[in-house]
Amino acid sequence: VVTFSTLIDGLCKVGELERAKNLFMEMAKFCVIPNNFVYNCLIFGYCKAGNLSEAFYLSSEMERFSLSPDIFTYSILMKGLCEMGRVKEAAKLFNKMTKEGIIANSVTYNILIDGYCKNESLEKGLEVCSLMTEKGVDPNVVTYSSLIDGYCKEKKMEAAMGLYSEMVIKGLAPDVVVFSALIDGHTKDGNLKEAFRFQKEMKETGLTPNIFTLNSLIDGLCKDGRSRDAIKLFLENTENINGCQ
RNA sequence: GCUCGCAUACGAAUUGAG
Repeated sequence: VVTFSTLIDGLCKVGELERAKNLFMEMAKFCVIPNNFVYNCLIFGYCKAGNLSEAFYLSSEMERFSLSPDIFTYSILMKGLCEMGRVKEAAKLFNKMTKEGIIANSVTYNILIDGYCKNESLEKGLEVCSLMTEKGVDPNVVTYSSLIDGYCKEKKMEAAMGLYSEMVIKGLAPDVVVFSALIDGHTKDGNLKEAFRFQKEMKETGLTPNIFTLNSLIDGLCKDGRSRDAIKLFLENTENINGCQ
């Protein structure tokens, strides 16, 4: 089963759903019984391809092997719904999961929070954040980066900075994603100075600028008519871009 | 038969229109 799921997972991740599904069928010929793992890989593949009906169908089909959706299955389906802008349904699914006695973990909460921030409102995201804290699940770097990015996208930089300080005070180490959200937010807010200050701060914590942070800054410089500075920045950092997608 | 291990889920940028 591990062999099959590794292969199926790989195929799903690169979007080769037909082949993944065929391999899934092949399992029976080898008398290999599918488990949650294999189903989750397939469900992930269909969600990523935007085929939610097939994903949900598979999740219901699991019971033929006396399997039932687990926390991975629910998280994957919730993420799929959020990607389609269907956060309300994701929240319903979250409740269904809880009713079935599955305890949500940080990933599950983070998916909902990110979904709310991107599709509904930051307030809802913050609500879920309080909820998770109440339930004894600690917000982590991903939680914060979703919320911070939410504020940045709305150009509410003071609020974003507030969350940034909050996480630092809590002892959570901001990673390159958090910095990237802040750098991009400040750039798009027209505050390149502050964006560069964060790039500096990021370097000081030992993190390296990557394709995301550099694109934000380069784009900001270009749109500010400072293409020479943009080129300079690019040339100074070519080694940080190598090997990135 | 039991226990354990190996494979699955969350956050950031760039891409004007026809």
